[in-house]
Amino acid sequence: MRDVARVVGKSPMTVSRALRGDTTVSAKTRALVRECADEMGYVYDSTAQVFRTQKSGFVAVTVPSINNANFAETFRGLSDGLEGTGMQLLLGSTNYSVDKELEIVRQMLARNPEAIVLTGGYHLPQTRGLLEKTQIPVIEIWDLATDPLGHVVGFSNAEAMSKIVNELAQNGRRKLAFIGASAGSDMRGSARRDSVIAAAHALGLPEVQVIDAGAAPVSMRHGAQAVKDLGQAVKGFDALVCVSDPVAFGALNECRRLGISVPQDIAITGFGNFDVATVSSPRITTVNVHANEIGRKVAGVLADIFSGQSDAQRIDVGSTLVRGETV
Amino acid sequence: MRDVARVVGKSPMTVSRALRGDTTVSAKTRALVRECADEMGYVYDSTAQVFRTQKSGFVAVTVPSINNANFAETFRGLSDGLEGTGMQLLLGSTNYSVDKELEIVRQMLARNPEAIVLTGGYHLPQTRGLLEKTQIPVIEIWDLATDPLGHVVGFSNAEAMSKIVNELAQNGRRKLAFIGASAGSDMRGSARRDSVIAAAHALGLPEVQVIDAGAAPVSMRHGAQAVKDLGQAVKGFDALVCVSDPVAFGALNECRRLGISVPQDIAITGFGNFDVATVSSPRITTVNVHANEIGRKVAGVLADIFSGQSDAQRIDVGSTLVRGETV
DNA sequence: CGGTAACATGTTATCGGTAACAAAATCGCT
DNA sequence: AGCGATTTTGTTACCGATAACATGTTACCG
Repeated sequence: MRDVARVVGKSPMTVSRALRGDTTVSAKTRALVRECADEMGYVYDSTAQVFRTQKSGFVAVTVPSINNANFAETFRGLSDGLEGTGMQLLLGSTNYSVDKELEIVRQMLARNPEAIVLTGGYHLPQTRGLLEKTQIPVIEIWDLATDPLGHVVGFSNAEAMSKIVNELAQNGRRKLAFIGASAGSDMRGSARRDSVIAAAHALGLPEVQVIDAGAAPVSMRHGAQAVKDLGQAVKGFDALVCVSDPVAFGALNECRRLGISVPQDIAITGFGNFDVATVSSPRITTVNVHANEIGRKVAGVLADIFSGQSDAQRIDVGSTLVRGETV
Repeated sequence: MRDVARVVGKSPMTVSRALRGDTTVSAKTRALVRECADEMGYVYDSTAQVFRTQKSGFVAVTVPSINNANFAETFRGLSDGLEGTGMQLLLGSTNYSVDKELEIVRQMLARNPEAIVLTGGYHLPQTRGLLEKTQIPVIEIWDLATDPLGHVVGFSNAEAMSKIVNELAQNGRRKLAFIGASAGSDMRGSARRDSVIAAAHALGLPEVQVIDAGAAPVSMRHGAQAVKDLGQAVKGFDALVCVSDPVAFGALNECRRLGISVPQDIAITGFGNFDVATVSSPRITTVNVHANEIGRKVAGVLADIFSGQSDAQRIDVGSTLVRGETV
């Protein structure tokens, strides 16, 4: 830039302004600078700009796993919604671990993002500390955090699960079992478990049996294994409430293998409205949590933030019961 | 960093060295600095580092769609393989459009990545131009490009498809139809189509009928629609070779609806070994293209590049036929 | 105990832009 | 011409880490 300035006979500052199209520089000078810079093969260094202005043009996003259709869909919604704003997404996977999350958040903050989007509302105290210390806006998504760090966009696990439990109760199911990841290994799953217990209690159903399917992330295999471990004891339940659709699918298959028919002998429900719920036969009754909409709403919140609005938003995208053939 | 230095009673330089794990700093001091920095909630500013060292620590990655289990899996493999190298991934989705790809590549190059990974081997001439102009290493993945820009990691569509076609031929199937996206809208799909035609030709089978399922990305819906459009004409074929598992699943369901039994009346094959292939019943015969391994191999290539090796690599991860119950 | 190798830490200048402020040039008007 | 208002350009001091070089400190030797 100094070289260009020397050639056009102006100061570097003027060149800087000219290249950014600042109108306080006379049109003539601007044109001259542009032309000269082009001719000299000058390449603008955005790294220096980021450094000096402390504006990175980055939005950091963490997800538990990118290899999960729902999180991927949220990411896509966000990505689409941010198109044309010049913002770039910095993606990190926590693999459902709060320790990994801390590490990733630290790495991301080091890049000076202008906002950070975290999937999930539970974090290590250290992570919270880091985020509180930085002045950048924080958006927690998916779970409607009760004690949010800033903005929140998501749905209520309690509400979603109560829809499931109500649906089961209305179909005469009373003895429920919940199949999910081990307590402590998946906060999102734990919230769902507690929600099921609460919803069942509220409807006066007998106590919900909690079945541990192993450490998160739990998938088809775990759902199948959980049912296999139960064996014929499965028949003691009216319904298997699963933490996610893949788990439900695994459970469904294993039931079939054991000669237990669904939904005649037992009901099975999933969570998340994954493809597998629609594709399986019978189709699995589940809840759609509007993953894409979460992403798009987050983009909206970010747009508000960047245009100067600072009051914390709380957006509930709700959830929708999807009736399949397993209840 | 200055603040941390003040607290530990050392110079900023020592802190800088300690945080980077430089062994010229005594182990005691290093531990002290680390602990202190942690406690103070200090966040390392990589922007400044990037600026000073002129090394961004970024690897740019483009995928057609992150909402595709296979691409997501590749990304994850790459992400895992790069763990601990300090490299961060900059992800961009092209939505299967070469125009979008150009835009994204341009945006990414502005961030001075140290390498760029492109899914697919076909690009706009302008994109090629940009990439050739920059000095950074380019890795093309998934398709084994015939005219690569640099390194290549992937599998051969021709080889994979010939496995499918051989399997069909060995089961006595002769009249094949290929269901895929419209020509021109998906280069990867086109390669598969051509491969099927070539493989059938090589085995002396009758000409393959190509069925257009619409613009990419094609999914279950498209597979079902294609079969619906054919109606009873489907019976004129021995096998439906689909461009992907979701398309195959859609086709399978529609066949069932039309009262055509699979595999008795007709065979159906997919591509990619998606969950849906395993989950469907009957399970779909497909090809595993080792998406995760592609990602991990790419990480290996990057490691080689960063350690100074510069000769272009070409890694074929191969493909594996997965026998289901639809042939 | 002096001397030197090996190790540990400090100093200085700098990467390439730009915010904030200062100053000069131009303009319009009496 | 003289003056304030407006437009255009310049000056200075950084942003935060680190390469290169300089210096201090310990350990071990004869």
